[in-house]
Amino acid sequence: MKEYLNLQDHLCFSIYACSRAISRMYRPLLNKLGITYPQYLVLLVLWEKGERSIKEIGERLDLDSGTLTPLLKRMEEKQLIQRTRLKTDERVVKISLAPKGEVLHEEAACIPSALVESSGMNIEEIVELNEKIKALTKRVLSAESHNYFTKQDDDSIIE
Amino acid sequence: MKEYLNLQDHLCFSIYACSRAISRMYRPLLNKLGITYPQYLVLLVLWEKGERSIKEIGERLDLDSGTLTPLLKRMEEKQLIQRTRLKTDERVVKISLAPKGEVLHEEAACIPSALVESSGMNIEEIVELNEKIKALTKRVLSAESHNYFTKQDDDSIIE
DNA sequence: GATAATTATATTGTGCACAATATAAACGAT
DNA sequence: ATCGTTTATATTGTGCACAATATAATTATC
Repeated sequence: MKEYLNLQDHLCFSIYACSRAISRMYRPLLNKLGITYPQYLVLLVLWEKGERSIKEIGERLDLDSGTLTPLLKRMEEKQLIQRTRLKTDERVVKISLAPKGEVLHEEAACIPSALVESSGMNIEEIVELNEKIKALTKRVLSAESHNYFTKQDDDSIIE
Repeated sequence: MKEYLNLQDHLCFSIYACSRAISRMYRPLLNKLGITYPQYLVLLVLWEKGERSIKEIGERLDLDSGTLTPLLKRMEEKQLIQRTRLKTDERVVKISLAPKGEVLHEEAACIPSALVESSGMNIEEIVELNEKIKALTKRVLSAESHNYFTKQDDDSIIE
């Protein structure tokens, strides 16, 4: 078992660097549409099904309200979405696609292929890598909730 | 070729979500050491070789000065590193490990194993995944510099 | 049906990321 | 030596992420 790992041997760093690289590759494409990468993800969720609560969007993207609330307000200012508080439960804010947000669906259709092309991988390889990363994420998230290594004096300070 | 991809089929999202999940899993461990994940990465670089210029750190982590300058100042305030402007070339700021930063090397030794454990993968699988992701990053970065899809009206506005 | 507990969103504050720009030092060619 | 170019860092401004907390509405319990 190696003690002193090189930076490049750290899986955490590879994934962190890869995520930023993809985001940077997408940026010029998304700039043309006037949106950022997290905003694009929100649109992906809304394109699946035109209406979602903020909570549902957060669960889907694993983002909390501190991130989503201002992001969605910026998207409303750009008239991509509408924010409406539910009459039946006034705690819930319903996010729905505005016409401009619908239109972007067509214009953004080419975006996923940008990664496919530049990845130099075929669809089978991409699907396989995707499955591996999703499995890793799932395990990491459950390890996080177990708080494996931090039973002693971390979160438990609160008590 | 599928037109309408589900969010979970997007490799970009899987990697983005995985990166944040790992960062969140590390957070309680890093909190104990009083550092953040990007600060941990800077320390990994310095632990390899005690001294680096900001430029070298930036090249290693693929982060620019707008990110590193304030981050390194926070690390200096915490007495983890020292910042010294070179006498021989006063443009260059040399970053070196302070005693507190050296000490953390021991305390942080368990961190990489946290991901290994929670990943549920063996070393061979991790190395293989790591290589695939590094290869993807490399290709994405070179695609980005070619500006594949954006020859017309994006960056070329500058001209 | 008042009160406690839960739920959904919002707010605040800190720390990245990164584009765009500024500044200042070093270097190169004349 | 001087001027233009390059190089290294810093600054500014915007937009995430996320912890911690607040607020307000709903639901559950008695």
